[in-house]
Amino acid sequence: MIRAMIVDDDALVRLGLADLLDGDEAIETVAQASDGLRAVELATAHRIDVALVDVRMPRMDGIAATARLRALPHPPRVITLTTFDLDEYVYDSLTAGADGFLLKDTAPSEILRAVHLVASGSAMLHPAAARRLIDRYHQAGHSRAAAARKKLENLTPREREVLALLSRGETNAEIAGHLGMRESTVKAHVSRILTALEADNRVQAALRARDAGFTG
Amino acid sequence: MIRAMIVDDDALVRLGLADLLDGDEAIETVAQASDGLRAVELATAHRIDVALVDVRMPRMDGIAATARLRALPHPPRVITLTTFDLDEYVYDSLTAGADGFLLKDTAPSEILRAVHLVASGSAMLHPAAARRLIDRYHQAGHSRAAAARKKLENLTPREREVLALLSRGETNAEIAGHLGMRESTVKAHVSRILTALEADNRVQAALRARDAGFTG
DNA sequence: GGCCTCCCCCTACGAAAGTCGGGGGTGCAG
DNA sequence: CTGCACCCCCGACTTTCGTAGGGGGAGGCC
Repeated sequence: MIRAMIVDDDALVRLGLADLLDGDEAIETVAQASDGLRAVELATAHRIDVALVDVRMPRMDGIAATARLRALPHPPRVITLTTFDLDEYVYDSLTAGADGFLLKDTAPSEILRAVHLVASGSAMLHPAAARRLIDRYHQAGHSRAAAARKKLENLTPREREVLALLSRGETNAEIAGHLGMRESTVKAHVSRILTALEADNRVQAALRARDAGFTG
Repeated sequence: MIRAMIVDDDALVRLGLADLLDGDEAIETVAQASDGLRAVELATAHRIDVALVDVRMPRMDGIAATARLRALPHPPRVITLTTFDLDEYVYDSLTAGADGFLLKDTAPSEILRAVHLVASGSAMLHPAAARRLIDRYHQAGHSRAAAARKKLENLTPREREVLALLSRGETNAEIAGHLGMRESTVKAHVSRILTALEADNRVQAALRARDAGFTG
């Protein structure tokens, strides 16, 4: 049984959604709120699995509400709903921690499907939102990533440890302290790392490491 | 009219997909290929709007085929299809330039919908793929971005120029050359940048700048 | 054993980076 | 016009980086 909460300032929308959700045997609407603040209160009191949250609301909008909901001890999954303004809200919504992003013109059956999917750990994006996210993915420089990853492969374990700290902006002396070696040794490691990554200096090495998604 | 191409090494799957697509009045199957190499040939000869591409194929797999197709003069949109191995292929597929990523167990109606959506410039992701992409989005450090951006606001124009080059891994001497100033001046700028960004050294400054999406 | 290879650690020295203090220009409020 | 607040620029000094070169240990292979 999926415990759902509906958050929307429009009473009619709430009614419609509640009707829709309760038509599904596996979903139970356990709470409704007309603004974000109330939603957070309700979520702390009841156990909520999935929250359907409108973006535009008084007092606290859906973005802020999503962030607050996701910060709770047992955070509910969140699907944000909006009428039109896709461009503005997709990234904010995802950054806040939403697992779904739909437009209100989405077919009722799709909304039900989204609730189920999100409850089970998947995600559901409106096609236009998916488009934006993919564009962002390309922007973030993943062409370089693949090339950089290969170079990271043939680093020794010790060199990886050094690179991990280096790519967090630590100095050689700090790295030496953390890894229990002399600074001069760190320098030698860094020097080999630079050769391996074809970087001219530590700044480029740090950037390459990050591009490759290297965390340590 | 959407001109579609089907690429799959399994003749039965091709037959099924062709049947499905031709059931839609707005879609026309103009080409079929059993491997990536042949698909690229066909795409250069015919104008293709949307290609449905299987991932696992002999001679040239779907990933490579996608990259080649997207590199053509009038690249078709690409939807990649796979049976199971989601984890492996999502990122590779998107990096290659796919606009859609579906599993073969997807409902036929969903596949048709995907073709329409992708043809019109949107994207279609399998829920599990959407999940992965969203996770990646969070990984990429968008929480820190907001905080860093504020600090970038109160940099002077000249400092921004210096930071732009600095965050590409250039040395002070190189920056001085590009901006027509003495190295000592660059150092002074960098020093103020470090203070403004609350960074201890240039590596951290470069990373902060990148986190904030600062390009110059 | 002897040999080769790889990894880790180190010293020493020239080359960068970063700090400090200051000159000179502009614009604006008192 | 004087003082103040920026901004851009610079040279001298200290600290940190990066390279070159070498010692020593662990494991594979004859």
